[in-house]
Amino acid sequence: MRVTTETKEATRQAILDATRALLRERGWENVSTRDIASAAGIANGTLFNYFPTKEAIVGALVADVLEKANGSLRDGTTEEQLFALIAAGLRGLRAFRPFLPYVIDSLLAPSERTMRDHETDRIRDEHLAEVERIVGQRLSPMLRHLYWSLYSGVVTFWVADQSTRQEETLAFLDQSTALFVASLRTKLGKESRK
Amino acid sequence: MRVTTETKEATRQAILDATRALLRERGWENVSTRDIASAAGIANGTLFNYFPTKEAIVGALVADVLEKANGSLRDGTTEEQLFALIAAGLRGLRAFRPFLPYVIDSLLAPSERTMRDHETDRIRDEHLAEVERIVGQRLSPMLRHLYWSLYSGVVTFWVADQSTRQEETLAFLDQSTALFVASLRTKLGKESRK
DNA sequence: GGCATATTATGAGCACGCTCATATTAAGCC
DNA sequence: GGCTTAATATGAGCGTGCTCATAATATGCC
Repeated sequence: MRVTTETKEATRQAILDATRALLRERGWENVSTRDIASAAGIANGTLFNYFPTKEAIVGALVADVLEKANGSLRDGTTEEQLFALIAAGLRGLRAFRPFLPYVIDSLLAPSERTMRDHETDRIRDEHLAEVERIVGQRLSPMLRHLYWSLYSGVVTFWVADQSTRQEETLAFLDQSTALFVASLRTKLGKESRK
Repeated sequence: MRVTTETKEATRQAILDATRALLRERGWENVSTRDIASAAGIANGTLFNYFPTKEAIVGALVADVLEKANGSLRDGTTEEQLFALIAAGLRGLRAFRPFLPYVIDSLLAPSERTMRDHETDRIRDEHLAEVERIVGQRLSPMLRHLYWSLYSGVVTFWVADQSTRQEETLAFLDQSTALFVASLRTKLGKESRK
């Protein structure tokens, strides 16, 4: 047996699986934490030993998906790599799209805002680390914020995009990455290069 | 007496005044809708005859403030006018800053997300109308979304800005407006010009 | 004023996310 | 196995935002 009983990890997975399944079939508002707990075979209170908030559960699911998008294109121009990174992330999130609007804000916002859930910081930091790898330089706090604003913009655009194959989103994404790369070449970008 | 009893407007104002006062002294999380209702001298249920959600009350306060920022600078370059518009808005929001993080998302998001509160659309549409006036052209949906992403970025940056006189925010704002104006001159910008 | 009808106010009640004192179980040691 | 102690599970209970059947009140007409 492991250091802590390995049922611990199994329970965590049961929660994630139950959440994924329930959300897909019934949406965010029609699934309560009690529903998730009982589907995972635990008491309601136990759920909160594993995740601090309902949103944090989805946060873990999203973090998983986004992590897989990292390094999806290892050559090409900076623009192309950024484009590929984000497009791959969105592709992975497709199944979450119907209920993503309900959690997107808490996922994209810094944790100081929810003041409980630090998972959101992990998602952001890991994504930004990948971006820094692609652009080949460390980003100033301002550039990080700028990138995240544009990235949030793309995600919220995508969430509402009704066009059949999300061409609108891809066009917007193209514009946004170009804009970010362009701003790397301004004063602000130069400053953060070591 | 007016068409509808004029106490109606008085009640609305009482709610807004009570909300403003309570939030300033006790913050978002320590003020319940029951608190607001009783401070305004009405029953809890009555509150929801006037505003659909707790956030919507703050939305009305914010809308008031932002409206006053419109047309604050009527000459100067496009960049300068945009800068002035946004800076004036932030100045007006100063008193709200401590609790703004709790509502900012629901204010900046399109109403489809909250699915109840259309006040947020009004704020966005009025602000964008002013932006269109300044840049002297109608904006395509994509450019509107791009502007709003950047604007949201500035606001969330400002909310977290610890620098003494918000110089960081002003620098970021400068960068953001420049970026937006630059993107007006690209293909995307040209397309939306009539 | 008196009656009928439309508006607005009311607060008990609902389901929710989340907490916390207590009960249950597992781990470590002899 | 028995005993002790630390980790985990439990679910009653809290306060919340919000709803809705009902009560109170205002309006329009005679």
